[in-house]
Amino acid sequence: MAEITESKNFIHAFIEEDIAEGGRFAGKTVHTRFPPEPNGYLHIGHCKALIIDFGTAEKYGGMCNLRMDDTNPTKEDVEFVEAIQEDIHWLGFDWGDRFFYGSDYFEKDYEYAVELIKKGLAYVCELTPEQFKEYRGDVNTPAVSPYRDRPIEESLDLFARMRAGEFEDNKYTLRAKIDLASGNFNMRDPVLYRIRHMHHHRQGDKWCIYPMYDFAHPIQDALEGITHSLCSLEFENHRPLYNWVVENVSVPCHPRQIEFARLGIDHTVLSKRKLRALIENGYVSGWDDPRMPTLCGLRRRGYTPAAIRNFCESVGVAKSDNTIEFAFLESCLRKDLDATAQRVMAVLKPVKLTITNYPEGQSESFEVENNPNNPADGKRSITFSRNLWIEADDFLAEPIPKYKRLYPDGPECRLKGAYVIKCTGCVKDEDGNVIEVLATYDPDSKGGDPSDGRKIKGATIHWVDAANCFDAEVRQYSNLFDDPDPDAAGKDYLACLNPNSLEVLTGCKVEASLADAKAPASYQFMRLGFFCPDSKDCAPGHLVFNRSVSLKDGFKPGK
RNA sequence: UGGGAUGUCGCCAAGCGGUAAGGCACCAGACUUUGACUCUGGCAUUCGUCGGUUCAAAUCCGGCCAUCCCAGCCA
Repeated sequence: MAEITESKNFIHAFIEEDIAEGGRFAGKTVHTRFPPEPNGYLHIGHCKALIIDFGTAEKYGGMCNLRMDDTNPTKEDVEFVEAIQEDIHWLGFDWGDRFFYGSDYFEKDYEYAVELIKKGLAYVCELTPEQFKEYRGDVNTPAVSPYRDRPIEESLDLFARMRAGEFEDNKYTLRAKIDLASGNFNMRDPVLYRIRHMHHHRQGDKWCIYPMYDFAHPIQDALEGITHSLCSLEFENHRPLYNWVVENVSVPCHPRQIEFARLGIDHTVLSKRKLRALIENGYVSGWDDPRMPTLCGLRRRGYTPAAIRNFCESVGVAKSDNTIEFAFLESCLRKDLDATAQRVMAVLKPVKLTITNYPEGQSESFEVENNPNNPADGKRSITFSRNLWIEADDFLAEPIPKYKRLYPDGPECRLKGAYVIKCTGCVKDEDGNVIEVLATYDPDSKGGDPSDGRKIKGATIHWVDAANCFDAEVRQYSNLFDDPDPDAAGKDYLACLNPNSLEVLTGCKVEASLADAKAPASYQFMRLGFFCPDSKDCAPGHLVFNRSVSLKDGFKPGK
């Protein structure tokens, strides 16, 4: 596992203060937890939390528990708990035998609730949901709670009957007696328990009352001996309540909640609720659709665990709202892929290239490196013949400034791994479209190096043997929303891949390919983006095929 | 307008009284059988803003402004 969290952030500073002599956890082992609610799949934002939770524990020699926060049976499902475990393992984290369910503490939660009632710190309320809202007050008006003075014995009796199933949903709630006038609404006698006659994915029909997050979470943390409960900023307002629970209930330890800013990525939806809506409304095929920012979606798109983790480790941990540029994620991917990916040549938008002085019917093969950055990856054999496919943009009938690829009477170019060629012309159809590029090759440049040692001025061009390549139709994603990249709009690419590569780089229709990521292929030909025009948090756009490196970014017209 | 937070280069982010790290992006150049990678150089006299304290402030104090979170029987 890669080393994580080598740098120090504000959470580390707090922790070091806590475990220092005289600190609140002096002499104790730092213990954290990652508590997803099993109501959806993990996305890259969760990875940041994962890194923080597991990384922090590791940094201080402690452990991190994995706990399903399943206190609300409404949306939870076993499908999700399995998927969550799988994704966490895929990323390379291991919780060992410390896997828990929040719902396994329901009995304990109940006992602590009774304890609060007995202490006069909680009471059964019978406001209807509508009334509850009316009585809530507003920023300048305190809340009203007509049942807060209900006798303890009566609350005890009602609470027991709530559990026994005597009442229908929403009839009663158990509320904490704190401060109806607090500026922090979470302290205005928050609901601790609600009645829900529902089947729970794990507890079955054992319960019909379920504890709220604010009550259950601190207890779960305390029971597991968590010292530092790390969560995102939106729970900052809940910290006083978290502390209240921990202080007023006889739990074995008093964890400290510390909040950090969640991850934001431009043009990317990172809200479980919205991602679910995309699936339900048919905009994407599922949680693992390659356009989704979920871990399984990214996996199918060719992202590696190392890249995602490095990204999450690199963005830093702070408390200011942030929006990371997608380009940074891509940078992390490229860094990993450049070191590990086995290369393959690919042509996305093909045009025929005919080597006019290469004999018809003749064929030969060349050995090329799978990964120039890692010779241990070995070589593969590719075939070469008179008819090849090259990228259409690697030829221009009329060259633009600084263009160093093929154009009539242009510079000598190298067909990667094969021969040096020189463009002699092209064939156009009646509409003036280039349908075939013509070139001659230098027989004395086998492998790509001319025997006389002359320097090749033009670029090195990728190609595939027309008689021996794999065609992969790239599935299109268009017209879902306005396409931000007019160049990619409505076009259909044909990917002709070298048959020696088992994998294909598109990852959409050819599903297996990127899932295993054995050979993310020549990533430099194609970056897949999950973009939408303006908002940083709106519906998804398209898979943008940005033929960035080899075709677009390498030169700037006019410069 | 009540409470809680945050504001340092286009995007992240260090810094915690001694005179602005690093990464991404971008620009220029070198190298190159991927116009990739790699390498070299450039990129905040300035830290939301206005004042104050100090020999010295992004760092301390006060006012102001901006943004985010909170009135689920969600998490």
